Amino acid sequence: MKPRHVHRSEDCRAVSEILQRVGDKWTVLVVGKLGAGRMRFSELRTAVGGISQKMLTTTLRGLERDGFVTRTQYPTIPPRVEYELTDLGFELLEPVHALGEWARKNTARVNEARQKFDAACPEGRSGSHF
Amino acid sequence: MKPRHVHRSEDCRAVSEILQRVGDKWTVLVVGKLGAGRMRFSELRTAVGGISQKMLTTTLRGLERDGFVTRTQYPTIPPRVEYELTDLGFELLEPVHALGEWARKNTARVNEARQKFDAACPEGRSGSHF
DNA sequence: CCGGATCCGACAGGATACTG
DNA sequence: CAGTATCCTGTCGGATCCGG
Repeated sequence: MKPRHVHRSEDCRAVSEILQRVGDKWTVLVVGKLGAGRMRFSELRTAVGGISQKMLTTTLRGLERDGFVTRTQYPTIPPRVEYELTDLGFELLEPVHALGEWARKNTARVNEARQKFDAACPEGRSGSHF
Repeated sequence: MKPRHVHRSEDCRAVSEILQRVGDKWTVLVVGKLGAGRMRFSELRTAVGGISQKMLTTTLRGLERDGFVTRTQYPTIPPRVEYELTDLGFELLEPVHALGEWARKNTARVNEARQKFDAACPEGRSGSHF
């Protein structure tokens, strides 16, 4: 476990910012689904599941703003809007997938530690409530 | 850019959860600093910079709960508490660093896209606000 | 020195109703 | 079908005071 020289503070800030950007409730889910190919709004909505149209719109706006997805609107009746990952979006997907792999492999360990901590905590330090 | 078969929904959820876990304002900063070695509370506080003691405490509690750091308390006067990354914490650091590298390389592109979008947006679709 | 308790503002995000 | 506007809630995060 080498110390591997520490990054500078500004870099950490950058990490933190991108993490907060991507770390909201729906962004990665949407990007993940979009990774399979271009989709239209409702398609995406049902694919993700459990997301409100407001949040889907908000999320997609943000992703569009940051250049992760493109929005293509067909002026037909009824309207048809399709979203697609940009190259930048695909590139983002890679480190996210890496983190995803980590998550798949280690959620069990995390949950284990969590249960252990929760079992030891109530009487441990914060002896409040039930 | 191969399609690389899509992951199952549950996996995406796992990614989303770990991302939300790590995606708060201070977690990665703290973990990053702790990557350099064990530190005591105030040391960490000044190292991170700009964090309130409440948030540092909260963040560390969460990290301890999930098994990412260990908390060692020396019953001296004045009290001395040290925090150190666990193996799990170090392992988490790797994919996070990967994302960090991505962030360092691409924040410029994101900001560029953002400015372009913001310049085109006001008259574009949401002609609201002040 | 460490961190718990409390109050408070800001914002994320859900439900619903309405428009083109 | 896609999106906006409004309301309402819970949570995040900061400031401050207090205790061991």
